[in-house]
Amino acid sequence: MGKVTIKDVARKANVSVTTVSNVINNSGRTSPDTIRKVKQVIEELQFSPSASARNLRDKNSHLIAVVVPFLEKGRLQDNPFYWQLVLGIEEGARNHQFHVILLGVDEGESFSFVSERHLDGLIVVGTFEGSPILNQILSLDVPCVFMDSYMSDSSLYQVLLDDEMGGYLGTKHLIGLGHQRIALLSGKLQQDGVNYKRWLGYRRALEEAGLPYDPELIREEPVSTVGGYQASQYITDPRMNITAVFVFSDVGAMGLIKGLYELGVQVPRDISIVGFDDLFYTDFMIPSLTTVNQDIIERGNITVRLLLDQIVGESRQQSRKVVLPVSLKVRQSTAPIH
Amino acid sequence: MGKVTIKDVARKANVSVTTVSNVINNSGRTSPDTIRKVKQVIEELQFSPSASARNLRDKNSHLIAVVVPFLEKGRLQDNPFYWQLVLGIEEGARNHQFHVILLGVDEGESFSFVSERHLDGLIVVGTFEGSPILNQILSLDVPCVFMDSYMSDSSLYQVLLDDEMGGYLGTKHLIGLGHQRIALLSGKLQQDGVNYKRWLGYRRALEEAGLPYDPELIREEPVSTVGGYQASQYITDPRMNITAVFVFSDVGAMGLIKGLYELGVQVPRDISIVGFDDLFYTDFMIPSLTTVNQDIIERGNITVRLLLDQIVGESRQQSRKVVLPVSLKVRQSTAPIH
DNA sequence: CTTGGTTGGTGAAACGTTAAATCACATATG
DNA sequence: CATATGTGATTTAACGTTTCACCAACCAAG
Repeated sequence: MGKVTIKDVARKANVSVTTVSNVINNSGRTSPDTIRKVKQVIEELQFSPSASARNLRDKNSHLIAVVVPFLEKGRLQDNPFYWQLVLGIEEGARNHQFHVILLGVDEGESFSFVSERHLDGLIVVGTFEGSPILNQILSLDVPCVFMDSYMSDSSLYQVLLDDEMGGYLGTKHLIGLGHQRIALLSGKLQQDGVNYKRWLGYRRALEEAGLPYDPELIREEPVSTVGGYQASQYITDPRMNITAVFVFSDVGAMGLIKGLYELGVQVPRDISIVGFDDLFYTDFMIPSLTTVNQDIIERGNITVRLLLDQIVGESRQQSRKVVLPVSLKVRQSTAPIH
Repeated sequence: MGKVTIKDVARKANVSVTTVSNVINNSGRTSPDTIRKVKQVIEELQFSPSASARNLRDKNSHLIAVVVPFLEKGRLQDNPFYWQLVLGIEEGARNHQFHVILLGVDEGESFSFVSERHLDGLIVVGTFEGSPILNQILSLDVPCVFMDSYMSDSSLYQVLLDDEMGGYLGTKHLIGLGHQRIALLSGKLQQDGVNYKRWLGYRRALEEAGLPYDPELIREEPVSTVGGYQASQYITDPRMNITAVFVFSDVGAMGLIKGLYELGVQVPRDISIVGFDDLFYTDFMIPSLTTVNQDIIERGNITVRLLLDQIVGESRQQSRKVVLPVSLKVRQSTAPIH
């Protein structure tokens, strides 16, 4: 019943444990004959080497963690974005014999598990410069890739979206349709956060078109489903004269459209809506959602590759900061102003 | 920079490593004075014990895995259900000092990592009796909890939904509204799968109401977004006379409603729709979706508790099979027949 | 004064692996 | 023939814990 160890293999194959080890890690020091014999026994005994023992010896775990701060209660579970992302990460990791451990962390929580478990790397989602969590993580001295967090420190590995361009494209599209009073459901405009960058793109598009920037049009409430839903009140305020809304998340856009619907406002006839993320269901909304596109799965893949480059050290010395392109998927939630 | 070990603590505190170990695991063999002293040093040195070393010695890892078979390509990423579930599991595990590793497995894949990593337990989602994956898992002899898989072997731990009741409630609701030709987008009716049970509930409701069962009304295509979307063709076939559809997943319902919408069929005026799962966005669909409710997060919590009971052995000897109740959330996608 | 128990502590082995150092032997080189 | 070169295997130590067996000191009881 006891697990079969490398010793058992050695004994049965009439060689030393080292030889077995060498065969396993094909170090090239072994004669073809012996290799065959050992492999044969390994097969028979169904031997698989203990990760703990290896970890102990090599001080690594072939384990990476995805760290997701519980920023706002409920924000996580309401956003399939993270799920798609994590799947992409898992896929990428698996291809390189790494496993992924999922970690929700609260504000005050300690990161002791990182050294306890000898985690080989961290993928940190959605933190920001100056965050207490960030400082803790940096002090850990473990390979990291930050996702969706603009860090000025260029020694940090980062995977970002071209958020500015996303903001620009969405806005430009609306402008092209004749809209002039374009509201923003931006979420908190954290300096150098993703929303901030998108906001910059929004401004650039306005400027380019010679349209005025009106701060009254910017709403920083959270871009969750309910957040979007509640914003409908403000958006339809007749004094605001809003004809289009750019929501910086698809879930928020969904909530908003619902809110508008209940108020008898039609999309896109009365108000055009642009979202952000291109979640799997945007095509199936009514109306389907015009949104800024990103391949989330692919993004997870790239992130994990960047992390593993650090870990296994074959840094292809691409830049440490990867900015992925975005594109606009035009669907039915936007229409020319009438 | 080398990690600080138990030896360092021992040296600095002028005691043996054994004593330090005893303090850490408060084994009660140590005098208050010594305890204080050692704890002090641990604090100073920021010592945290190596998980690998412990695992190696104790043959456990405080690690559980969530195993999600990649049944159909894309099925996973398109369903936020899994995300909510995994979050619930992670939350539950964290409360008990366990970590969760996420594992997508393909059909032919080996489960060697289970013994390699000394995983303490597995949560297996959506397999079924007779599945090759299942057989592999069972041969591993590791604590498991199966989710959404009806297993006749009563020695297995299972967490299920009252699927039959769900099917019954949804159908009854529709019948109560006057519908008689109720179609089913059921997904594959695998014997003893969740869909099968729901189907049983459907039949019971029909029977109770004295309505005939018409196999033509049952569609077994996959209940993904696209699956639902494509089904709209069949559903609207005038010869079928369908006035209501019960879709066994919310994502499928979303697709179907979209398909119907494009065909000019209005929900619920022309056709009533009932979904299943109560995903986070059902309230924000247009129309909002009547669906069978389950608290997914809570479900994850319960599952992990059942697993940990096995692992730490304090089996409160509740039954090994937990069936969670469902309820019907009536929203706007269902209406009386006119 | 011996015996025996309790209290607080230590030393050493073991968990399963890998890498560095070593060794035995055969073949090639001067 | 003696010495170098190489090949393929082995021995041993180390990774950081925990536990088992042991020990010293003290106190109580016979």
